[in-house]
Amino acid sequence: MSKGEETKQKILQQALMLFSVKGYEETSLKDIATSVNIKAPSIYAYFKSKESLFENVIDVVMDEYLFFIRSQADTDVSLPTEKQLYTLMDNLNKYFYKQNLGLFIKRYGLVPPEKFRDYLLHKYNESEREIRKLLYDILESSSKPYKSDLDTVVTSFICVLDGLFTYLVNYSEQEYEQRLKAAWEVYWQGITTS
Amino acid sequence: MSKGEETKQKILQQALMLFSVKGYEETSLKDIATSVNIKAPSIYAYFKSKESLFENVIDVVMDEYLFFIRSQADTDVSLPTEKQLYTLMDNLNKYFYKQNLGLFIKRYGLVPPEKFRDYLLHKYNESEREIRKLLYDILESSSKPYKSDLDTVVTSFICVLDGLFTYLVNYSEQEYEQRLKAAWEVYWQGITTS
DNA sequence: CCTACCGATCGGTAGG
DNA sequence: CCTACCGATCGGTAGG
Repeated sequence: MSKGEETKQKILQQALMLFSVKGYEETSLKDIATSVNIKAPSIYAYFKSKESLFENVIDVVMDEYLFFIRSQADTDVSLPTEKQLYTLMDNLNKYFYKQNLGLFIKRYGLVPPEKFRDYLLHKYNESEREIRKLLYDILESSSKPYKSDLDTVVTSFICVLDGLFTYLVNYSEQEYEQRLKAAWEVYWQGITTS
Repeated sequence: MSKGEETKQKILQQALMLFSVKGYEETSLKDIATSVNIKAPSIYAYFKSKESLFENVIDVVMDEYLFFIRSQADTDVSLPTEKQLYTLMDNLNKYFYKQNLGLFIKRYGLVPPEKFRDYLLHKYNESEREIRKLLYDILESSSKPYKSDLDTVVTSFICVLDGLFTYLVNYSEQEYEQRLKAAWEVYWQGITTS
């Protein structure tokens, strides 16, 4: 990687961190530059505007997220369905707790700024579709009968996932664990015939 | 109401609207003043700073929300438990779809700005506690047996509620209705013995 | 409730 | 990648 490319990547990483923690308007180009040890105008050697930089960060975050979601397709199909579904839900949430990506997606996916609204929601919907695909794969390869039709089972899963997502950052990982446990217990009882 | 008090209320209302739609940093005092037909410095006749104005808006929003939550305690106890719980979930969400309050709570409750973080989360937790109280009241006065213990049933309800909350503004009310239907079906099946 | 005004900071450009 | 610089806008104050 060339020196210039290296700097560009550093800018993207620091911008991701600052945009996630402080927000778009609250983060100045000077903030970003300082954390990369360059001067603010130098950023324009790599990005044509603050907006453009932000859009690049969106791509980094969402591409990485989509890659992670798709990597979850490798779960062991011999495992019981419950285990597969639970692991998926937990992994998706754990992913958010581990890095700034989760905070970024929460901040800009849930309340997208006007300027980037369409772009963000498009990416956000794409990730939901990918998760739905994973769910259909798991559910269809299972012989278990479900109390509700597949669409309902899947949509409901997404809703619980989004609910847990809400607790990111505001609550400790321990509090999250408790809520996951409760939500999962009811969800699983709700879709299976006992 | 005196002329001055009237203006103060107008400022609070417009500030609520703009802070909800655009965000704290993206809303200037000039924006607020213009929409109230006064000049920006005049705001200082009523509030000592932008931060102070914002805190006042927080109080308006959360007090109104708490009042609404408590008003939900008046549901007809003779109705079946399912109906009572469903109505509560739907009413809480409908409340958000009706006014800017929902957008405000979503924006600042889910990703609170550093400066107001503690204050906002405190108010937010208070509202969750009030909702939990309503749930315990409904569940305890019911003779129905539940598959999980009360804490689990309640926490899970909150999680579904928060999931649906997530769809506010990003999705149409119709899309919300579909997701509510799916989430509710599974939730209800999950807590009751069939 | 207004006019006049302030220092600080913002995103961005020119030119190297 | 930097220095020097720009116009615009910000929250806020003085004094009425």
